[in-house]
Amino acid sequence: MEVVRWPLCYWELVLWKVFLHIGIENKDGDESMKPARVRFAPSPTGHMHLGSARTALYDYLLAKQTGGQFILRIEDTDQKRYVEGAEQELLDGLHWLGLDWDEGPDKGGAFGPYRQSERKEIYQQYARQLVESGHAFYCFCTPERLQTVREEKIRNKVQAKYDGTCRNISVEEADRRIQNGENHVVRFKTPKTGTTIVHDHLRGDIVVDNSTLDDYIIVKSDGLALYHLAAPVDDHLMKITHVLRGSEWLPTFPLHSLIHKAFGWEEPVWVHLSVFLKPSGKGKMSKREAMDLAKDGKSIFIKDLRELGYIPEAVVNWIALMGWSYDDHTEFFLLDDLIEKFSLDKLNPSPAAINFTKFDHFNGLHIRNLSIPDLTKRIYPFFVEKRINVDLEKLEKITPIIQERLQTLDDAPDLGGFIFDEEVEVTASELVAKNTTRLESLNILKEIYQVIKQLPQINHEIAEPPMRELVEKLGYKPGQVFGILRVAVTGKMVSPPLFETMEIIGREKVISRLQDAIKLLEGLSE
RNA sequence: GCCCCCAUCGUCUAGCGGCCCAGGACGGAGCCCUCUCAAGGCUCAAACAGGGGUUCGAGUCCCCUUGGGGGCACCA
Repeated sequence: MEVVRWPLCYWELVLWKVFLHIGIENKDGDESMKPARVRFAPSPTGHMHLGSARTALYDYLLAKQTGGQFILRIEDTDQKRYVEGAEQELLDGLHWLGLDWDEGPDKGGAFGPYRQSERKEIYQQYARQLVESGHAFYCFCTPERLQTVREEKIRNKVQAKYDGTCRNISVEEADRRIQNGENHVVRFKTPKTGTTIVHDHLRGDIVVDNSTLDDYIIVKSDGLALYHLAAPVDDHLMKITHVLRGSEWLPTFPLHSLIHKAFGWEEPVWVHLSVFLKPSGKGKMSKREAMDLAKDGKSIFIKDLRELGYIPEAVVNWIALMGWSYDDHTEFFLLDDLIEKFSLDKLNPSPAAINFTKFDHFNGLHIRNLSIPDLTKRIYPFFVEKRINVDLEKLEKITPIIQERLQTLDDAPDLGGFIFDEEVEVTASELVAKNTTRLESLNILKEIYQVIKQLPQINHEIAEPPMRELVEKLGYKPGQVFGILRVAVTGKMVSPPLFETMEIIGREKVISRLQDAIKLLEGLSE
């Protein structure tokens, strides 16, 4: 009797679960479809890389999915680190990836300016507000003194924090000293006791002991705000609903939350994305390592990827899947699919090693997904780059036969370039088929020539049947006969399918190349 | 050193307590197709870091250990 009881309980539980699940899903569905205002906020200090591209992608997807806005904001408060051309590279990279923004420095918008260096006064005003409300204070300590204090604390193995010298200087006194021209910064007055609870969408609540927090500087002595002040102020003013950023911001996350609270502002949804690790999985990629990748035809920089022959569709698909997934088997996504299917809830908080091999796979997949005219246009520049005398019309004929053989666009000239050559370079040894002698191969070659010469034109339908008959007649393996033909006509051991290739090369050239090959082998056999 | 985060095949990941002796993908091995190379199809090898709990039941929840990562600037 007892045994019969518990399965009943089990089914009861299942029913409960189903019931609850439906309830929860409905609630979530409504919540997530409110239009989101999401910002991508890079600093123009270097090349745009995969990590920032992914953040921008997720930003874009969330904005588009909810019918909200994708905002580009340039975080250039540190003029010392400004790199000429970096901003333009950012814009180019975003455009190339297809992530077009709704508001930004070049486009304007209702919440500008979108370059932080143009918002200096705004930050000063908000910093002052923080001082007056007792949430921040002016600090007159010299960098030299601070340095000494820090070093001593490190020596004593104590957390190297600000020692609080200026923490209790009154606003009046501070103003007097500022009036006298004393150098000063503004520091946030972090609570000394208690805990701060912040909520990350992927990690849930994070509880931090306030005693581990520092009185961070929020305005420098040159009057410019630091990220810690500028970002919260802008996010609030620009009505940002979701902040997606790298997990390197986790340690200062409590500070940012505290600043929002000090102003009495509602906080955005915070999402800290996992970092990308180098392919070995051992740590973040260093500048040096990033440079070294270029030698293998790999790179983490967006502008390089384009030159290496990767296509934006593949980049988007690949990086989308590093830290996000849709289900347990779907992996091929176009940008529009992602807009529809992306979800913050399916993000993965753990760090991900960059896998370039899989990137190649995605690139091949997306290249094969392209239409012939589209692919032709995209490979064209790579022929030009290799100084091959291309013409678009002829190129479009070989595109279909090399398409499934391309891993990157850069492979195209190697694979199809020979059709633009006047001459092919053939060596005698290449012309000798496997398991045949030079004389045998020469004989086969002559037989081939006889057959081809009879044909009014060369294409798959007309040329293949007689060639098959020849193979049969000669008693060699198809691979041997076709191999000789291949080398004679293309000068390569590896080529796209033979008959399609010969059709594009044209009867004239095929015949003359066969003659050349015969001469070459004859010359050697004497 | 201090603080924070993370932990499923080599790698990217599915898994939100029974559907899992753990599914997909890349890569690897093999086979099929085949004029070469691809593409495609099929098959195989390959993982829940360790230890404690909670529970009728744990990859899934909690704790510890270990490992990995990030951060400790008048950078972002």
